[in-house]
Amino acid sequence: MEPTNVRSNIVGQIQHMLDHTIIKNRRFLDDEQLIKAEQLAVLDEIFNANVRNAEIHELSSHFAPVLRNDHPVHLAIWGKTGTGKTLTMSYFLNLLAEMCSKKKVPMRYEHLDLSTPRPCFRALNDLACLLNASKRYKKGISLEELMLRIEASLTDYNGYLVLFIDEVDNIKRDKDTFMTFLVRRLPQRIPAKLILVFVSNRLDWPDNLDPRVKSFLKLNEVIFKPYDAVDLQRILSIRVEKALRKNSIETGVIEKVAALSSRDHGDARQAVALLSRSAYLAEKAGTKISLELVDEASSQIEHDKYITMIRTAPPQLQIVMAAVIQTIRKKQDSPIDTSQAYATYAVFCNKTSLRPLTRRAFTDMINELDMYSLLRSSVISKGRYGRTREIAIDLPQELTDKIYEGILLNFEIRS
DNA sequence: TGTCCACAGGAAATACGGGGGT
DNA sequence: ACCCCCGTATTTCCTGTGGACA
Repeated sequence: MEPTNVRSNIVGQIQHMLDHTIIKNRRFLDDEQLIKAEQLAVLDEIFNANVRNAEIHELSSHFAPVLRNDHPVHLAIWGKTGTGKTLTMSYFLNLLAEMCSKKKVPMRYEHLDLSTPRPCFRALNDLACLLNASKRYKKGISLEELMLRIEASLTDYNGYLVLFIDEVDNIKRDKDTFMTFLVRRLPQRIPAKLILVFVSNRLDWPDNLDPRVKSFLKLNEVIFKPYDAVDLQRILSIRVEKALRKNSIETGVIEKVAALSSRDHGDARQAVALLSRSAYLAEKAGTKISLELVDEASSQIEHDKYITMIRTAPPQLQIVMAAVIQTIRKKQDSPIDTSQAYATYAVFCNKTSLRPLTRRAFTDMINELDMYSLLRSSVISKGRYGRTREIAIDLPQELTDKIYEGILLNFEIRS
């Protein structure tokens, strides 16, 4: 091909892409990429659209005493992931801080983010870092020392101090030590008026707490319900406006994304992810975002979920899954029972130099896979020929193949 | 109706492993 | 560096069970 032809070809292609581009600003489809100011701007719009009104109202009335120089009790916030607990709270605290500074009420808040599990020591250390009380330690410093440093850094401050403890249930060990410190010890040792805000996604969170702490802890509760379709529509519209070109979506797409998302999780982040994937597909195809593309994107996301689930699962689980798939294939897609699956599993273990687990443990893993809906199993009785678990897979063939190949690759097994 | 298959799945024992205390 | 402790994973042991078959 002539060089000039190549050039004009490429130019043409790029022009075509530009003409048909769907995404105006990709960053608004992914929260991770937004800088703080942009996040706040998006939040402003979201809350202006009356989403989370009820919750914000509750928060306001809870914190109102601060502006009257009164001391509100602590606060617990419950809600599933993606219901905007963290966002709403940060947004609210920001506002509150502004109001306080206008009214000359000394107020300070810190956001302790425990989004990944960590022991008490790490949590205290993180808190100390937030308060500039200490640097990050791996070890070599006692809990007591950390607590003293935290207290020391706060001796001069006597305004309001809001500690926003995100995802409390991620404290793995010595939760009680941590809680006792925050709830009983800290308030007595520092002059500041302490208000603790705990966020958790489990309703039963305080139940396995030291009863002494529990009785001492006076809590107000706010519950975040999952977003409904209407909320999601508002949230999505804002994203669409910021991220996509005009006329790049067909009517009903937002409604569909919202409906799908509210039906199975009510998680705003996942809803935006679905929108984002649809936009990506549309751009690749050079069309508008259509209802069909949303379906396509939805099933892709679903597939990805299964794939990553099995990828990140413990090795034994993966082997079990592979064994089940292979056994079913051998039997021409007819359901199989535990013993057949276990036999293949044992063979697989030999190939990978993993020690095979007992049948007892094996059935537990089958159950687990069932829970993840990677397979379906149910107990059946064959009368005089005993009882067993009937195992079948009802995922799309193509997905099963992908999972199978993935696992083999992971263990470098040649089929 | 009773028997008995072949496994399910509960409970308790035991092995394992990572982290804190000394 | 060493040991101990504790939570979790796995094993061991065991009882239970739906229904085909005689």
